[in-house]
Amino acid sequence: MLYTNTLYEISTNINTGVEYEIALFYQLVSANEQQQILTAINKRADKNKILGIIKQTNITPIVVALSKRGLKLSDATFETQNDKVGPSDVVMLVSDGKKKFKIGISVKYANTCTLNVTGRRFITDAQIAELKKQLPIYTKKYIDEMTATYGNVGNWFRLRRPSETTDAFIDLIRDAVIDNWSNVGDKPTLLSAMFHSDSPIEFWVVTYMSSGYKLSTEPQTIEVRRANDVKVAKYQTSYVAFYLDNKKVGQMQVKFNNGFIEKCKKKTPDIVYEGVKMAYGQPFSSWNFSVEE
DNA sequence: GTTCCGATGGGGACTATGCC
DNA sequence: GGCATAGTCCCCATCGGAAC
Repeated sequence: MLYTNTLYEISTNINTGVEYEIALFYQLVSANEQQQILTAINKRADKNKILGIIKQTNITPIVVALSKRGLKLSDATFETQNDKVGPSDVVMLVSDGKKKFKIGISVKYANTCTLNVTGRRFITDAQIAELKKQLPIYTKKYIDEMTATYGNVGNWFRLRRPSETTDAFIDLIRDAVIDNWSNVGDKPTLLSAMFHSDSPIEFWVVTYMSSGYKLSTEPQTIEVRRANDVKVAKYQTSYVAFYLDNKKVGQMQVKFNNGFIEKCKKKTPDIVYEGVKMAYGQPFSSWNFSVEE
């Protein structure tokens, strides 16, 4: 079913990953609607990419998964950016022969992150202030390390080079998270958001890869009423993992949003190094949360 | 020895809100 | 209004070990 703005959304939305949502949606609707959607797709600069994804999208696994539960697909809606349906980007209308109901699909491409969460949910303003105080020092260390390892700034700026300085700073943040975990209030609400237990409708996850996609009909979740039993610990270099009954149930990558040092959009750069204007990074604003597969 | 591929952690862009 | 920071969507380059 097309909402009044669906075709407009399809021809104009440029969010990253929307191509996959459009392609899957196309495959889930009637031939008549497919024609209209095709016209909308043709207005896009990336239309060829989307047509390619449509070709590689076979919905048989979805239909089979529905049929295993005695369900038939009857329609679908395009829900990109619609928080009212939870994490779903496309919603299937399905029928069990008597009644119809909705099952959503969250569409992803080659990544497992289910939510970006701000660090303020985990650490206090005082902890953040303390860490921020140290950021300029670590930024200088970062520049020194990168320069010593890779040479001119042009060789390393924004080129995804791992760094010991990043690891060290992230570690300070992880220490803060772990120190503060017992003080975090309303864990049920927090965990519920992280695991999408608060989704108003059931949802599946379709993760596209270089070829085809993987369908998960039972996204991992936890019993939210047990949120206060969840424990945290460091995991690998940059993660904080969440454990329930000693079983790892999820992990959160503590990370800078757009890099340790940002491209400078500010009028007055925090740093100018070898002529490149830079701003301090944002280490608290966009941590990656993934559920354990 | 080279290619493949999954894990890891580094990144982009946009919107909302705050502040002068 | 204009600039800055914070928050929320999201993706993928790199690397090292497995597969060939």
